[in-house]
Amino acid sequence: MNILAELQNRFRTALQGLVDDPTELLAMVRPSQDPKFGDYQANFAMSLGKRLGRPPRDVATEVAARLAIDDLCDPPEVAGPGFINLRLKTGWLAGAVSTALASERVGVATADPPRTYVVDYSSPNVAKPMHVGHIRSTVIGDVLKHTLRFLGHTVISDNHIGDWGTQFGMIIYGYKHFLDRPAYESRSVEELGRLYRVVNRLVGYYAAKESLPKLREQIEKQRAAVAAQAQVVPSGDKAADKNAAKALRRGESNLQELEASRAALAASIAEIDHDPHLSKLAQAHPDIGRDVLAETAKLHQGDAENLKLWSEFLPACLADIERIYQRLGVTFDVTLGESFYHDRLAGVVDDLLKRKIATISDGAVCVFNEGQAAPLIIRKQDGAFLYGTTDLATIQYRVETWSPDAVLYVVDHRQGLHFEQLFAAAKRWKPEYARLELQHISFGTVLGDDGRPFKTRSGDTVGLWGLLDEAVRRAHEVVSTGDDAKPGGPEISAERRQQIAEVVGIGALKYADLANNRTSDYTFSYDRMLAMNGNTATYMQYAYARVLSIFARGGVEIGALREQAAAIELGHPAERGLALSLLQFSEALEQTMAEYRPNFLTAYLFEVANRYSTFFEQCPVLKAPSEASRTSRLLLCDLTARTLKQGLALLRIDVVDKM
RNA sequence: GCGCCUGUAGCUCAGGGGAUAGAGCAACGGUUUCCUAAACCGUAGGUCGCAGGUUCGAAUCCUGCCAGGCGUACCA
Repeated sequence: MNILAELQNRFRTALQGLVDDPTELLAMVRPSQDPKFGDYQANFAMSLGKRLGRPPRDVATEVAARLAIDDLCDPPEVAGPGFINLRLKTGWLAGAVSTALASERVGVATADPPRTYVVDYSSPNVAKPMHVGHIRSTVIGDVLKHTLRFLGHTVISDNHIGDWGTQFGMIIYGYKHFLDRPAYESRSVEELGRLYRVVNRLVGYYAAKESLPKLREQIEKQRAAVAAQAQVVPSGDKAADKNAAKALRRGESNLQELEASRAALAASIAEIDHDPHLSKLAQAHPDIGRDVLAETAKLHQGDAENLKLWSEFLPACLADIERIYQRLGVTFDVTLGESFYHDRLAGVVDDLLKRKIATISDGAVCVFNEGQAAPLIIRKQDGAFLYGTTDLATIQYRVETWSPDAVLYVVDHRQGLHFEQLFAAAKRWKPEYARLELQHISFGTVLGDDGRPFKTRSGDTVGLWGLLDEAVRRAHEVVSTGDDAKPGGPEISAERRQQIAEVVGIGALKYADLANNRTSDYTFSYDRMLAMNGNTATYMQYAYARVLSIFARGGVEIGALREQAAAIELGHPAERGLALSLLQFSEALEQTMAEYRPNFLTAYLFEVANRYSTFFEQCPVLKAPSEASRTSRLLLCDLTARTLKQGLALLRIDVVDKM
């Protein structure tokens, strides 16, 4: 049941004859912000009155009179300049609660028509351990997948892993030169990770050394420019002087940035120079940058040795990321990485050239799209393919294989331009791609307390496994402290505490990410995410556990009670408020998927949990004033628990029966 | 330079044409003979970056400016 959609239908009928297309007006029917204006309100009479040249209140009164709605609502009220306020009949709400209780899907309608979605998310480079930067894509993508599926759509989740890039060239180079054989045989993943880090640092060392003089030159130039700008004598022309001052400020801040990157480069060079072991390795491998690229190229050209090494490394790398996914409860329908598309790349480039969509510019094959400053490059001067090539081949494969209506790419906002170019190129490529909904589901960066991208104190990226451990460790502390403080003494075994901590810790981490508007950056904080009240997973899980506690305490067989289909009573405002919220689940999910924004769902669940807490305080359940009231309240508890559990399940967060 | 994003309470963030701008944290004050006080109820706290404009109505849309982040032809 979607109440809002039903009300909009009624208004659509009522508006017939008054306007040709009421769609725009119906978007102005919405839940009321303040209960004193009813449960829902229609705000279109003001603009409609204007359009018809009639007083808005007259229009509102006329529409309200035409509205056939007395099965659902009390008589509509026209208020203020022409708001139409609607209050649902409490008896109708009670009936709707009964219907939702009897439904497996807690009253959520399925989408009509269902569509087919490919959701592309997580997509780490498998040659290195997953880090904090992968969390948002993985968590958000997984929610979109499960929510779309719950709404009745067909969804294919695809982990488009990086399994074919320079990182593997690095590991291959490391394997050939720096391998610790015993370590590789006992703990291959760790050893491959070490090889990657060593080679990466050495490559970075030489790259830094090479770019340092250029950077110094740039700094000198910038310094001179700033000095010149500072010499400019005020002309007396206000606008010109303001611009000059602005240019000076900008120049100075550019200079500062350049200085900072120079310092960072110098520091990373010094680090290796001062490390006897690494500096020796660096001296022994002066051409490591070029050689790594050569190993990568050999792999791509089908070199037998490198291909063999690659296929030996890959399972270990996959097992490593799989460990994380298992802990997070994330699964993919397919995992088709870059290597999977390797054979198609040349064909893609040829086809685009043949169709004259791609052209050769400076020796590179490019797709120039109208209105875009830079082209999508699909083959480099040296003949190598790029990720744009792979992305086009991937679209081709997905259309051939699943004929989706939409493909969602859950990727951070810095790749916005790439997707703009990619989508434009794809839509020009073949007519059937023009009809495809291609969406970049963009999200912001995870920041630390300092407002900079989240790093460890020493400046390294934060590994995802350690991040999960820390969240769980802190959750364990909270769970233990809480249980120890229970009036009757601790109730939960050590083993069970650990299980609860895992659920609470991981849930907190996921929820904190999802509750933020995905388009903005978000500031990471263990303390905030694990807070027991406020908009956190823990608060939701707690509300759920309290429901189950009532059932346990009262020896209630809730399944049997549900079968009886007893009447629902909503006499108390807290009962009515809770019931209304519970019935808005469908609306919340629809709103969430309309913009692919999980924070609408978290906001909804927070409201349900809040209203449940109020209900819990004000309406005794086991000691309700009458048997009928007790039954009705138990059923409200039941629907609350099931709605919270279902909503959290869509967010990929578990619940526990005791905490 | 150009493009995209952001600027809302002390802090972290919702809301993105509709009535008096919300929540949590932090602060202050209340509530436990009662189903989990990991809770609830209340008080205080705001030129919605600034200036114009559009509109019956602007935090929300448009223009300009200020501040920050990110991106910007052969990495992904």
